[in-house]
Amino acid sequence: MAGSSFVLPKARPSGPPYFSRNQVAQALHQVAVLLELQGANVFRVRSYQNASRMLGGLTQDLGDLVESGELFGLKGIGKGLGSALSQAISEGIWPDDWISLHNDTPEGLIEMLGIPGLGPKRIKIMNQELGVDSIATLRQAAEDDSIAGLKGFGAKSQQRMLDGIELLARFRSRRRLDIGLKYGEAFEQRISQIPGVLKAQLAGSARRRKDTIGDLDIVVAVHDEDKEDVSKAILNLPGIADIKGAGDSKISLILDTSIFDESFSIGHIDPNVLDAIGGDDYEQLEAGGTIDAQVRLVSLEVFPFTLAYFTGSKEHNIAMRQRAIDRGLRLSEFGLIPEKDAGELKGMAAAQFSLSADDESEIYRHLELDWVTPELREDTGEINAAEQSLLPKLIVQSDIKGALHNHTTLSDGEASLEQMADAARKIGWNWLGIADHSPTLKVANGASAEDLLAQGELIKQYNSEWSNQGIDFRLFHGVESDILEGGKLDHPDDVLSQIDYTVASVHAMNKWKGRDEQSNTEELMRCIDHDATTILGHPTGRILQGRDGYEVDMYAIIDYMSDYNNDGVLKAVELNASPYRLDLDWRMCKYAKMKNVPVIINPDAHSIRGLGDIAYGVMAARKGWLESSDVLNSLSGLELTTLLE
DNA sequence: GCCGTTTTCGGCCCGACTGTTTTCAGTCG
Repeated sequence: MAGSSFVLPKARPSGPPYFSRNQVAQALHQVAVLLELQGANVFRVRSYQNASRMLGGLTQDLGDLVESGELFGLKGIGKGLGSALSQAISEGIWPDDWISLHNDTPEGLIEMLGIPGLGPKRIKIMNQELGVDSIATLRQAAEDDSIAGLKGFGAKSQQRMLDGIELLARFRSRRRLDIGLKYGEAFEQRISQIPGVLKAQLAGSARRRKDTIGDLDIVVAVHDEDKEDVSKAILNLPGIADIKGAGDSKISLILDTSIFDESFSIGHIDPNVLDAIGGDDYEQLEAGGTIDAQVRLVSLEVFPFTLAYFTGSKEHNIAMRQRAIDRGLRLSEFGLIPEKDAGELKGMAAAQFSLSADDESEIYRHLELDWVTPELREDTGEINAAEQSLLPKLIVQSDIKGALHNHTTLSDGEASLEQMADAARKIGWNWLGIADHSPTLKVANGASAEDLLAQGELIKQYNSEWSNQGIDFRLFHGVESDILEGGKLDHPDDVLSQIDYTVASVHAMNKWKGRDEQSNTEELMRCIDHDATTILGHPTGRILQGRDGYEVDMYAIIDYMSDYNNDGVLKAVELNASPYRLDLDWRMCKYAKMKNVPVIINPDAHSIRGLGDIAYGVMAARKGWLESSDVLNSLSGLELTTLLE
């Protein structure tokens, strides 16, 4: 978690419940990490991790679960965790042993876990034997050559640690989806062109369209006799900064920007966003950036199994494997093998008995499941849905007919109203909403009420011209209003009533980040209460790899908006499509859908090129289980006109 | 630490690669 330090969450001032779901999940995760560093039983560690993930994915109120005792009925919560969490939630006190774990573990040990190839066991040994308790002291010990002498260590591991420290300093561990996809697609392309390669496909979190990506996984199908040549060819591709390991079936390496045919460019970045991700240094950092990649070479028959396996997620795979076991089958990256045939055989040796599968969908069919699209493979209910043929028919980009949050030169956009409209028509949209910044946001050249209303006149003019020419395209006129003190909007009511809609967004991040969850949640609710508020813009204010959002109970916000919608009053939540934001988070999209709150995918475009970010919004929406009927973007211009009236 | 309707004890997903070993532990995905 970027920006958040490794301490137990503080209890709310008023309760119960004294802790939110996220706080409890975070605490459990921390304890799991600390236990690992203590050398605790791995299964005990896993139970904390499982509980963290399970609770993080819940939607119910934790206070209710404790009060009713249902907490103990949850899978993964037994006597120990159940009573520890009950006490924490109802009294605001974490268990003593959790507190001691934090107190007794130097923060530096946790940082050291970020070094590639270094895990809890060896960190513990170095701590005990050499007193190493931070990255700095580790570097010192390695440079003094004192690590190589430890039992189980050697010169190579010592050097790897030094390299790892270097790497960690060179770049943060995860990359945004847009950057990861750029590397991944370029690498996939280059591998595909190597003679002897039958297929090459990007797997891993990039294929699952996670908002950030740890490393790239590429699965390559080759005939056995070509394996060696293909492997050599891959190692000689341009863009390989370092080779971490290379075996018969697996190559592990680090890519840099020389993998791209053209020079690396990140394009225009909104100045506010740029500030959060490191200011002027960012582009230089990105241009000198790297990404880890793993390549697996397999035969054509095994390819679908390996692709499924390395697409993950880990949690989805575990659930699939368990499902296979329940049916007397053993699922691995090499096949789906009947237990009775496999016997003692392992890995490739057992694969000869595998049920056949020409593609992934046949693997799912063998397990009596519909094929699950990669975006949904997070073990958040997709297996149940696939079993009952209830998987959603996910939105695709061609469902998008327009978007409502875009800027022009009236505030801080680079293109005029006319240029933005032309661009929207060119990409096949039927409508476009313009929502320039409001006066308070001076850094973004927020427009006055007078200028805003003048823009409205121009929009009317364009709309009637298109209508007269029989062109099915229209502009909607909105504003992106800052949310001011007390949840107030940034224009008087009589101005807001003259435009089509208002996107209400938080921009005063320092102030909002300085307040607690409850205050922020209430302030947002007051803003939602305003008649003019139609859309809640970038709801948490997070910048991926830049800053966490402000504290807010997004479940409560969605619930609140849900009540309005159920009463026939439109209150939509934005999925900001900028790859720097992807805010609403995909996990919450599913909740919004369940609560009947419409989502609007908005590129928040500040230029013509910015409209293209809609693609990342669609990816996130798909990951959040959304169908075309769940988003306002799929409405026709006429339908939206009626809805906004 | 959790789980279980053949179980209250003995499991808990599984394989590749690396560096250290002389048969394996640690790490990763």
